[in-house]
Amino acid sequence: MSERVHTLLPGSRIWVSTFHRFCAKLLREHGRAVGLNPNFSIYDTGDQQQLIRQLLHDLNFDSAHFPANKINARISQAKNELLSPEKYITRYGEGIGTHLEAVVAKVYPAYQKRLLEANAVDFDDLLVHVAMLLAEQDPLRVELDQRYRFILVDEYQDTNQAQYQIVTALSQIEPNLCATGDPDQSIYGWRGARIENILRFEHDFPAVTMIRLEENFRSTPEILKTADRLIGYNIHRKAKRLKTDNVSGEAVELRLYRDGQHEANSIANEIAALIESGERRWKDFAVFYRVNALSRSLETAFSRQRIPYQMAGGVAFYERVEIKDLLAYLRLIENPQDRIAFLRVVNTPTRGIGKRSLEKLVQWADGIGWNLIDASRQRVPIPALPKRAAVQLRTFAAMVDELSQANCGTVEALLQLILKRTGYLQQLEASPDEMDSQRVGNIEELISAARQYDEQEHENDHASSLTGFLETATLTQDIDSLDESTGTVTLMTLHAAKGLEFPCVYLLAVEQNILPHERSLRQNDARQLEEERRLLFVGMTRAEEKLVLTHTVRRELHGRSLSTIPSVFHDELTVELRDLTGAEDFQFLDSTDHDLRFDRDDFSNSHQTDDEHETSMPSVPELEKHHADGEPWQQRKPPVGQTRSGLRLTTGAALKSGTKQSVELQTGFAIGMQVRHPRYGLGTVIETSGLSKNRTVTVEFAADARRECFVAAKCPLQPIGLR
DNA sequence: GGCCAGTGTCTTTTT
DNA sequence: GACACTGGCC
Repeated sequence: MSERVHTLLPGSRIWVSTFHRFCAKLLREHGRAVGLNPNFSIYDTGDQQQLIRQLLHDLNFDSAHFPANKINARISQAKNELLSPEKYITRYGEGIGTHLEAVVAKVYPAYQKRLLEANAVDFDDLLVHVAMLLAEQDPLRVELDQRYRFILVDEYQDTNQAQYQIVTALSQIEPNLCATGDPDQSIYGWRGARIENILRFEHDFPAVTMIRLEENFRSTPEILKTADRLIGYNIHRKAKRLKTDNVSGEAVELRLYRDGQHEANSIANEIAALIESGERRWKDFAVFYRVNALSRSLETAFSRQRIPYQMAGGVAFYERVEIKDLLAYLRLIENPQDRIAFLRVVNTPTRGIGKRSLEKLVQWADGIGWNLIDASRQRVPIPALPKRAAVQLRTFAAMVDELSQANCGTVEALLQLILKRTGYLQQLEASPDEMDSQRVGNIEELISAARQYDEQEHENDHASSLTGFLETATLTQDIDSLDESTGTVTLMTLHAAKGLEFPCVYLLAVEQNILPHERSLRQNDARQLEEERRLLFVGMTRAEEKLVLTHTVRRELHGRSLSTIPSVFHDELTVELRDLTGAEDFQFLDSTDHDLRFDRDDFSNSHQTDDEHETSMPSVPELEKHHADGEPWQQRKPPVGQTRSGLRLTTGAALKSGTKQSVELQTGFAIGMQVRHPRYGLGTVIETSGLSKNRTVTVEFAADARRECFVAAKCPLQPIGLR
């Protein structure tokens, strides 16, 4: 967004940022009024829950009965509604609300107090503090109102109460406010977003000019029509019709696969085929899913097929243990009051400072109001603290002091020093665990992120500030790191997809309990179901030319494989049905063990009889209905023979596009192939046997010559080339 | 008192 | 399947 704006208006003084970043910046300048020093820490969800867990312990609440994540959600909800701890107590205190609310009424004030003592804020606080500042400090409000003369809020339908107040407060004297948004794309209700904000905009700002953007320049009429029809099933909605003059394209497909593997492999094959035929480029493709857990099978299939992909979200980079550990060191250096950071790293890597010792330290430090690092440094004996632990604490404090003094150059240099002085890297490098060598890789990535940050700050004539780097690390969503230019397939959740567009979109698992998600069905709340429908709508309208929705007969999730139920949304779509459950999954039908090359025509012929193995062909969900408006469904149940043509069209696309000259296909495992296993590391395939789903592969691992046999279809082995 | 392995629980979406 | 918590061992 920022790049686009600055390209359109070079040299203009426009600041583009998220609400959270904007607020963080304001608080660095003006936070003292709410008790924050400029070097405050920003706590992420993990930090928040850690703090809440400590509080539950201190307040003698059973953390099994009152889980930290639930309490955290309640506190966050309260903050989104600008409900202060005091107001919360009045509303839900003892004897008024539920048991959980009574606990929250105790934890919330303590939580807020602890945050302030640690000179820290959580995500919600960034907004809440600023909203309060603007409400209570009129001179500041006036100053900022005049500073930001023109404000544009994108995706206004996703603003919450706090954001609404901030925007309004900054648009009094200079009421030059422009909001863009679409109520049909409101997908953040669960985190406090209020559609009303956009619906009542005209009321809030009576001098408004409303511009309706009903013409769509992105999608084909086919895509638009089915999306438009779907969203029409939402009752709580301002009716509108989407139109386009774009040329007609392919029909939207709804495909049925056997299971997630089949689905992932087939999509991977199809993409590979479309690339090979020269029709498409990698970056034309995106795959969306409702929950991050669904990305796994795709990742496996894509790596096997050597399809370059980038993923937004997932196990977010900055949430990995090793990254969080190192960031905690940085945080502690920057903000010695940061208790959560201290407790995270004081015994990482282990230094013989255990839980009991830390309890004593905390007790003593709290008694005299010191922060933990100062308490560790001092030499007066702490009651009941073993001498050994006291010595270790002092050593740790001295090390942190030394590191703090080194905090005057680049962030990269500081990180390098931390790695060296703490022995963190050494410990990982010494470990035989493959996971740990991946961690080393992640750390290298962090270092290069730090280097980039340093360079950027240098270019802008700023000194590298640790605060700035930490802020970037905490507030950068993974989607920001997606690179449009890299030419890779993009994988992401439906939420992350908002605002983007791709020529070809695959939207996975349109199944009951996934989309709509089971949690939205639990309370039988029509509004929650409508949000799920909007989510599907958002996903579909990202597609420019080709849109494929999928579902499967069985779905493996949470470690279990269950029969699926077609999504309630199936009946609301105008799509072409395609049952691919009988299609061969040629992923594991590589030719001979020693030769990866094969002739694709031979291949296709030799397996045409394999259909017999497919005993039960699941019936296509009954979709042959007619909508009330009499519009005929384009959906049709394929006659038996059509399954095969389905094969030819999908997996067959790969066959068709294959030229006579054999092409090296990296789909199967062959003897001599080098592979990588997440746990055992590098190895060589020494044996394969069985066919299709039963195919097994035996690997000898380099590290300890151990031999393991895997089911090819299920194992996380990744081919890394032939020896 | 600390460390590690094994067990049990919960499992959406994001800043 | 990831992570917090418990219990046994050093």
